[in-house]
Amino acid sequence: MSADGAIRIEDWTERFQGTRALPRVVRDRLIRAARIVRIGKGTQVFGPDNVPDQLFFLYDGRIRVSQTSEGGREIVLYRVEAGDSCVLTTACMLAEEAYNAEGIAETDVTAVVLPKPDFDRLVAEEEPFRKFVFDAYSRRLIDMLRVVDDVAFGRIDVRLAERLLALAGDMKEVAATHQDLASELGTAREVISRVLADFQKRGLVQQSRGRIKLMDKPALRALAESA
Amino acid sequence: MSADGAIRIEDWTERFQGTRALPRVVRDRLIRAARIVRIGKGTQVFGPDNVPDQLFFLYDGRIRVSQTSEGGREIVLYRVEAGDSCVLTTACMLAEEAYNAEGIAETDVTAVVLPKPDFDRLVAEEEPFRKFVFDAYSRRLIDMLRVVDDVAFGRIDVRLAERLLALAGDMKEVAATHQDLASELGTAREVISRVLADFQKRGLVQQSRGRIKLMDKPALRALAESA
DNA sequence: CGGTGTCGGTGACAAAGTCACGCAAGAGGC
DNA sequence: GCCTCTTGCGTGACTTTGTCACCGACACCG
Repeated sequence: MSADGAIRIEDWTERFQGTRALPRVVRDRLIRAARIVRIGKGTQVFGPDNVPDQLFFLYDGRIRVSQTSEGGREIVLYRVEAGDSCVLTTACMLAEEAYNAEGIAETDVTAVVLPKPDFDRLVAEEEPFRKFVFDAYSRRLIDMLRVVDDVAFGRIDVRLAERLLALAGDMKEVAATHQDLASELGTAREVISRVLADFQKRGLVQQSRGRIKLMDKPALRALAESA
Repeated sequence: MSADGAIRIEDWTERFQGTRALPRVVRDRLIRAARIVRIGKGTQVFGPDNVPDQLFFLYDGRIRVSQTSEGGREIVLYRVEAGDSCVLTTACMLAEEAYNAEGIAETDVTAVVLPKPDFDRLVAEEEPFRKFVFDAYSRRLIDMLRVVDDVAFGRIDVRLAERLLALAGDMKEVAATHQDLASELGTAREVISRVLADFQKRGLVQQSRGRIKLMDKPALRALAESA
């Protein structure tokens, strides 16, 4: 990282669907206009009291977007992965209504920050970029549909099985406290404790402090898909 | 309605934020490109098996966008009012993933239908229109945040009070069955029955078959805001 | 080795959703 | 009018989920 907090990355425009397809001239202009920032793990990227006036494109890392209730309970809405843009920030900028979603860097994050005027110009002039942005919006809307469906109609044991598998990926262990998992699903810690105790009794998982070993992924998958 | 199903309305471009500000030439071009359709109350405007390849702008009427679970339970996500565009259709068009939201005409509806190529051109060339579309997307995203918050963290008595007031508007009566209200909130009929019975015992409402008279709006409002 | 904060377990209760049933208020036919 | 059929609603018993209060266990740190 250089003194002014900026980092040079040879050609980040290669990284994004929306910029890869642009003419060389435009890409060079973009590289000049944008700043690259690193954000430490755990930092709030945006939130009700932290409305950015720029657009974020995630070069590397992962951002967790979640919502917190008045009562302090939390639910994860979706995650923004590398190569994607964080459209909720644009929505935030336009929103006059109150909302309480926030984005937290779940890993160390490298992001491309584009000032709004440049963003506007790009959306106006470049078809591929426009498509990229609309795509991102649509994807988020669809994500939200899924969340609503899960929360309104889903059973927590099913949702927990699903989420454990997702969080584990290829690993066979998930490093998360019961509270973390409760925040994922928008429920209470005790509920997670009960369900996990049940999973353990059934031989699906093996618990230790702060970590859950998935002993029988096929069975978990079966449960997750019994929606 | 003329023979081909088209209707002429002097100048619908006056009706929308996004078109009102456009130069006369563009508006005239639009009027030529767009069709105007009437949709009967109760008709499905879009849905999983009915993905339109055009864009909808609601000239008059109201569209209810809801989601149905596998188990057949339903929840209302938001309503599209006159002067607004229905962005979920654009999201639908791009979505590869499955979703199960649908839009139903809640009243007789008059809509302006714009073929996608014309829409794309308009978004590309006209700043006010672009702003209008992004605004619409943002508004929906924010709406969805609200829905998630309500469903995940809200109490049904509070949500029901809220919804009754919203549905009543200036009227003092709501024409809806318990099942209708359950579908509004994504819950079960019996739950609504119980809560309404309680409301009635407390003198907040007066029930008769298919209609609910709001006897004490201030008290309902107090309850609704005690979130 | 004890202190301190975090993590998890538990039991009792409240709220919400499910299931099964039955009654009653209209709507329409006779 | 009276019968019947549909649809809306009421109810009780039970399951699932969320809340509350509290406590013990573990890890980390001086």
